[in-house]
This record gives sequence, structure tokens and C-alpha cells, in this order.
Amino acid sequence: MIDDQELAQRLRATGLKATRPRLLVLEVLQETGPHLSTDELVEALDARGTPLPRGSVYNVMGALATHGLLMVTDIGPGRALYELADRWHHHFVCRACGLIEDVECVTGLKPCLEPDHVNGEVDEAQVIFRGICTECRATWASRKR
Amino acid sequence: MIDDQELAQRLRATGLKATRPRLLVLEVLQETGPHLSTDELVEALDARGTPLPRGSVYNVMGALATHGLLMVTDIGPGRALYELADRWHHHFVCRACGLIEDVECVTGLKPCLEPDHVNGEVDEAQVIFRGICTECRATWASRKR
DNA sequence: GATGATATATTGACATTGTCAAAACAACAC
DNA sequence: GTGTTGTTTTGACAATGTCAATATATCATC
Repeated sequence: MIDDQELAQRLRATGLKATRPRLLVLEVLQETGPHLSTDELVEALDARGTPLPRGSVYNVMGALATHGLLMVTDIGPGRALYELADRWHHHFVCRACGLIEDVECVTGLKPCLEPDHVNGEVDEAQVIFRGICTECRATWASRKR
Repeated sequence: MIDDQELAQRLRATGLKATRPRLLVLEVLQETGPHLSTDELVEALDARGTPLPRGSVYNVMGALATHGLLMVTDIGPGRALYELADRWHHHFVCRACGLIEDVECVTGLKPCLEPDHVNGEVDEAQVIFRGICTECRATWASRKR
């Protein structure tokens, strides 16, 4: 758990001012865990007694993400999910229930994969593993009997 | 270019009825190319003289995607993009201009990658390569001089 | 070719998610 | 403290997607 002072320093290190809304968002992400949508974060802030307006949270998330403090959880189209950018990793998504699970990156480096021929310079390769989680598979199996 | 008869057969092969809206959507995807959003498809249908209501197109895209005739272009959060599910491949996305480029899959198989430990069964690994395309890099470079 | 069961399309209202401009405010350097 | 500048707030709005109820078309069967 990183304290506010440390969080503030990280913000300043990227050229961002250490404002109250930004610290609050970072705190909640630490407390609540990964893969939060912006509106889930708004609710978490409410429940916590430190509410912020929706627009501000969108604003903050955008700033933190473009400055590398947050990473966007790539799981396909739909709303954006965020998590603290601690270590580089990928995601497993269950097609049935939507479960999201972190998958360690073998190399831990960015980019961990290099494509053959691309019309540009790649700095990141994000992998989405899709399938059926163990729980859903069990449910399916029992249903078929 | 696949003709209607063949498209109709492909639809029936997956258990779907070969309806006019579905054939129209598949035709447009062939004519217009990959990575179309639902609303872009609606516009394309209008421009083509074969309009369909927006709701129907959402409906059709969903059905075609869940039955494997379309694949969703994974490029992160936001609106869903679709393309014909011909060959399995990945995508390169330019951070600056949003360009999307197909990247051939080395194996061509699903799944082409296997994660170490996952709480489920993986049937697909989709990779998103992010970076800066050659055009944007050139613009940047010239701007800095 | 007609008919009927069933899947599908259509319609319109609505929910969700994200964006933006302008005014109010707070962080930080001095 | 004070001022500059980046940031937050506010509220209106745009874009994208969903849903239930009704109308319609498809296709198997006769």
C-alpha cells in the first residue's frame, strides 16, 4: 500500500500536479483492486465518503492513463477499465461470465512480442486470452446431464 | 468476392436463417473492407441504396459475431469494430492517428499463444500491437526541426 | 406452390458511457 | 502571502448500445 506522499511524488514525477481528486482516485484503485470502470470508481468514491463528480473522474482517469500511472485493461470493445500500472501483464476473459483475470507476462517487458511486418514502431503488445473459466465450465457440464 | 448463394449457405451452416438484412451486411463488409463500426455500416448501407434500421444492424452484427461469421476487431475500449472472419490475425494500432492495420498471425491457429496458468480454458489469444505508424513518426520528426 | 411454425426484423424508447466549453478553484513557485 | 497556470467542476450534450413488443420473412412440410 503506497501512502499519499509517495503517490504525490509519483504524480509530480510525471509532470502532473498532486491534486486531491487524483490522490483520491489512486487511493481507491489501491483499496478496491484492478479492472475498475470509471463509473464503478465514482461509486466506490461515494461509498467511501469522498465523492467526486463523474466528469472529474473521467478527467482524472484520462490524465493518469496518458501519463502512465494507470493502464487500460484491454478486454475488447465496451467501457474502459483501469488499473494501477505496476507490472506489465495480460488478461484472461471468460466468454460466459465476463470474469477478468490477470495473466503474467512471460518477459515482463514492453513489447513482449514483436510482429513480423508492421507499418510503424511497436512499443507495446497486449494479449487478450479468451475462453471459459473453470466455474462456468463446471456449470455447463452439470447442466448437460 | 463471395456471392449471395455462398453467403446464404454459410449462414445456414451455422444454424442461422439466410435473411435479407444478414446478406446485406455481409455484402457491405466484403465491399467496404475490414474494421467497420456498426454505425459506419449503417451509413454504408444508406449510401448503397439498401438502408437498414440501426437497431437491425446491431442485431445482425451480434448474431453474426456470436456464430463466428464476423470477428470483433480487438483494439481496446470504445465502439466495436467488425470484419469478416476469414483468417485469424492480430492488429496494429497507431496511438497518434488511430490507424488500424492487420498483422498476420505467425501460426494462423487459435489459440496461437498459450498462457502459463489460467483459471479456465483458453480458445483464443488476440494480440494488440500499439505504437506509432510511419506516417505519424515522419510528421513528428519534421515538426521537431 | 401454398401454409404454418418459428426465427428474425423493426420500431421507438431508453440506458450507458464518454466528451466538451466555460467558469470556479487549487497547487506550487516565488 | 500572492500570482500564474494547470486542474476541477458543472451541466449540457454526443455517441454507442440495449431492450420489449409487434410485425414480418424464412424455410420445412405438405
